[in-house]
Amino acid sequence: MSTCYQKSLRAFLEHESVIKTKHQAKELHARLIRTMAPVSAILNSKIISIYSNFNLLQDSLTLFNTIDSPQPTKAWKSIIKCYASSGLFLNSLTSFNEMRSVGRIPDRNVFPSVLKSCVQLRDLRLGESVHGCVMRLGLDCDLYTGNALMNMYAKLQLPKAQQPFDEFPERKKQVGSFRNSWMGINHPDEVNVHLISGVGLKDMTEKPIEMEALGMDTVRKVFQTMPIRDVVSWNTIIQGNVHGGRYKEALGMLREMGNSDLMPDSFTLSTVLPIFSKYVDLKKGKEIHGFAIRHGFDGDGFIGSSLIDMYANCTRVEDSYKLFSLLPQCDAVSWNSIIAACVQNGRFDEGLELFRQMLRADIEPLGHSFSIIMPACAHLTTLTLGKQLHAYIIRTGNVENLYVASSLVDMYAKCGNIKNAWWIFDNMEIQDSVSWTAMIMGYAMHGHAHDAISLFEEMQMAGVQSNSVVFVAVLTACSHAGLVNEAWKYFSTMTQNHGIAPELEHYAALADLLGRAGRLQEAYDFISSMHIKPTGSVWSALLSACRVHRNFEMADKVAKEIFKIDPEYTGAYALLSNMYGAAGSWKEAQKIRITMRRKGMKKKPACSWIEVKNKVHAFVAGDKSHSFYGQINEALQDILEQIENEGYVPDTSEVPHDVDEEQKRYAVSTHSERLAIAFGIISSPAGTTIRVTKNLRVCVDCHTAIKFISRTMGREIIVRDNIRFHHFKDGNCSCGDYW
DNA sequence: GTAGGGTTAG
Repeated sequence: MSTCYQKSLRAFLEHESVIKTKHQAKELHARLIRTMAPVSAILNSKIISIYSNFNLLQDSLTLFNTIDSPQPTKAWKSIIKCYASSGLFLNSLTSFNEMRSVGRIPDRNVFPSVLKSCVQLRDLRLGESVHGCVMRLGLDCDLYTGNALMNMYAKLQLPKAQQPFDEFPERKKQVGSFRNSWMGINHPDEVNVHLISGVGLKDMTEKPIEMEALGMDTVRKVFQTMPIRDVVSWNTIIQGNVHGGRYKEALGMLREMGNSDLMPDSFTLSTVLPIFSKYVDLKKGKEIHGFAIRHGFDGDGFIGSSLIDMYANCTRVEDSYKLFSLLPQCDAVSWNSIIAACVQNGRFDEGLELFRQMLRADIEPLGHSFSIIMPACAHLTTLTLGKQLHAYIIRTGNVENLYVASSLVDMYAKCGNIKNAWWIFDNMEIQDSVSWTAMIMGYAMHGHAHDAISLFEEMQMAGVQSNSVVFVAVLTACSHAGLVNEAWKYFSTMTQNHGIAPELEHYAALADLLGRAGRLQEAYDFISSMHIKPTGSVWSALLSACRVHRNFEMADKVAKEIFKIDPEYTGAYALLSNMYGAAGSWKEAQKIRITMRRKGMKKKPACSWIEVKNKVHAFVAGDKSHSFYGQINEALQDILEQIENEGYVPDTSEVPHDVDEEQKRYAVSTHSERLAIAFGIISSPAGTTIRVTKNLRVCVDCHTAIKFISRTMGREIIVRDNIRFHHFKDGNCSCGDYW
């Protein structure tokens, strides 16, 4: 081998960046072995460095182990970095530890990797020790190290729920044992970092809320002491504020960043976009969009999905679609964004269709994807589809994911399968307030008020913080079972013991309960004394109670209140007109209907749907459009005849039309839920449970008829109306006729 | 060394 060749080898090694591929790296190594045996530790370290830059962990390690100890600092640094970028964070930190124990001094290049490992392992105390080490070595002035430190504090001092890697509980165990060994070694360079953050560790674990603010304080302190800052520094501190929900501070930093002559980059933009999404500030969001286009960032996938999300949050789903179609390439996250855009705007069918398209495009769904799509199944009551997705979730190993599991609990509960909901809930490794709420709400909707309440008590015993949503669930449970005293108790507990201000939903639930219990005046006074202005829908809970209890005087009073607040509230007009119609006050009913027509209001058509053979079939009252209408109608007439023989007498008292009895009977007999049930009966094997969903309340006559059908046809029939579930079995309904 | 999407109510 010529000296010339050796020279070129040396040249390569001195300029590592000349090596462009893994292949070149290996070739270089091979030549080195052939020409220069034995290779010096320094040269081997250079090769390790090259290998580690290509993330060739095994090659780096093999070579590292051939070097007689003590290995050079450069070799250690490469190994630490390579471990960290291969996701082996624990090994990375162990190596860092070993490196120091053999007396090698870490330098500025190694700390970013080490701090990254602390973040990934979610170990704040370890991170603080590393910070101490940084300070001791006087490296806290280093730009990269400073940025990494800020990132570490910003990430690790968020509330637990927002921290990354919740899904790896086994990591926590590893960290625990590792930390013990780590803490046992008292390096001289481990200064007490609490002097910097100004808070003791004990306080940090015991006061989670303050901890968050103090964490940001530490980030700011690091930021302020940095002699030089670049875009990354600004992005990191802005990001920290955004994740902590301090949007004003984040936007303030953004402005300051501009003042210091630094241009926002794509990171900055996609970090601040969620703020405008949360604020539903379309104008500002569009400004960012414009800025992105002008600076050529609009093809960026990160910005793309933030924009899709922002437009969707401002209910501009069409704009979300447009952005999605313009993205140069779509990954799972962009798909998730557009699917969420649909689902969160009530476009469930489109969401499901997009999900299918995503699978067809060979994009593997992630845990996120399932928790986004599951509410669509829950809303549409597509139990079969939900089960298929559940199976898919198990296959893809996402069943442990907290969000996914909670969405499954909700889906099963909303699809009428409360047993499966409980099974999922009960088997969850950890449950958060959302999981508990989904389960409590599930029981509430199914009329199992006592299960709901005891579950709520259990949740509190488990130390899970209550929030306003879980109280909506508890009050709903009381409401569906007529538990007036319990409801009052929880309402006052919520405000007095938990310091949660009642919101419209809480008022509505209680007003509904009082109304249905016949305590109309009490409900009226309650709504009148609300500390926030009641909306039409709060009053309308009382209005429908007036209808049930046939109290016209109160109904008029309530209707006036509603029209004062919201003259366009269609529901109230419809309710009132039905009420008068049913009572035979045709003139009054007519007057209201004329008003509605003049205002261009349309009653929401009653609609029921049923899933048969993985397809959803929808029916509206008197609907003849279904391709099997002939058979459905025949079956329905047949069923009616049978149940009349069993003693069913049609109750037409709620029919709000001025027509003769025969026509009234016909009207109730073709209500949408009956069509759906009849279709379910003829298209499923005998004995199968029938599940029907309706967008409005079940009428009294249908409720009676379905009870008969369940006995006569020997079917369990589960009907979800717009407020709750009715389980019809053997001639009874789970609601005990109270709904 | 910095970035995107999620579950419960209405």
